[in-house]
Amino acid sequence: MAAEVDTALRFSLDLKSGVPYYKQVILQVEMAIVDGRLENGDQLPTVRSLAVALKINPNTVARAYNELEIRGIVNTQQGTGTFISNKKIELSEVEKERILAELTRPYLSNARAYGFSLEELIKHLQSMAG
Amino acid sequence: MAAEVDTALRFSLDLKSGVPYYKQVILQVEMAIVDGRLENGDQLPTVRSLAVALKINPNTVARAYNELEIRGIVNTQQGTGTFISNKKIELSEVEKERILAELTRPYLSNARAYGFSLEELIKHLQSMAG
DNA sequence: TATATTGTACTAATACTTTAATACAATAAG
DNA sequence: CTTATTGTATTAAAGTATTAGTACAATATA
Repeated sequence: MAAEVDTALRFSLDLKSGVPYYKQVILQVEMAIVDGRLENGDQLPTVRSLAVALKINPNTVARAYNELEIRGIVNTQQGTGTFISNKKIELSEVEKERILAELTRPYLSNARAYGFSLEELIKHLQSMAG
Repeated sequence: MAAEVDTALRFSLDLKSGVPYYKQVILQVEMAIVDGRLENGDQLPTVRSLAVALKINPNTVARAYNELEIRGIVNTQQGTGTFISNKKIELSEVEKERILAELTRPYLSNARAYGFSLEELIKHLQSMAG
């Protein structure tokens, strides 16, 4: 960790992690939503203020915000700011299926390579989730 | 789709998908494991034969096999070939449990982050495993 | 041992990704 | 209307990823 934002959001960048700055920003917005620091309608730090605070270029923040907008997580309006999207995001069934397949495929192939049976996996899943 | 392997595995590359060739190879090995076309101990196509069949460089196939080896999915030995790893016999029950937990934990947390329920995961696992 | 078969190492060309410098454009506030 | 505030577009530099050409090394087998 190195650069930190002096705000309730406490955004920060790990300069040595190798993770691109814009991806770190995306991740931190997502985490802030998950743990309630950001709610529907809340304004995010402005592109400039976050760029200054994190000591990176405004375009890098803007890129993060753009990706979040594409994912439907935020709404952006020039001159006004960037806000947590009010509408509830519903993934289409096709998108859900694709994501689920991408998550499950490597899990299943790894587990199979280790010799675990489907029954073992399901049993383990239930014990971890329950 | 364009280049296809004339084998039971039916590996093929989508040349226009933008997905790197070596990643497509990894994906197809994983899928072959998942649906049972490859089992523990089975030999994969040799680096050269798959490279010729897919009309790509041997190094590209080798890179895919290397990543699969790092993930513990295959074992490679020069002069012999590349095989689906059969770790089952080498692992103690305690080790198996630990590995299963390490495989399952990130899968479960990722899937939960996307909002998938345990029931959805199990249903999907069963459909993928056939 | 000789030879074929298997994976590996090194290098370079090309494309893509990431970030920043700088200037621009839309909206809000006075 | 003027000015401050907000996001956007263009371009370029630097790094990283991807792939192939070529030569090498380990193992199996006759």
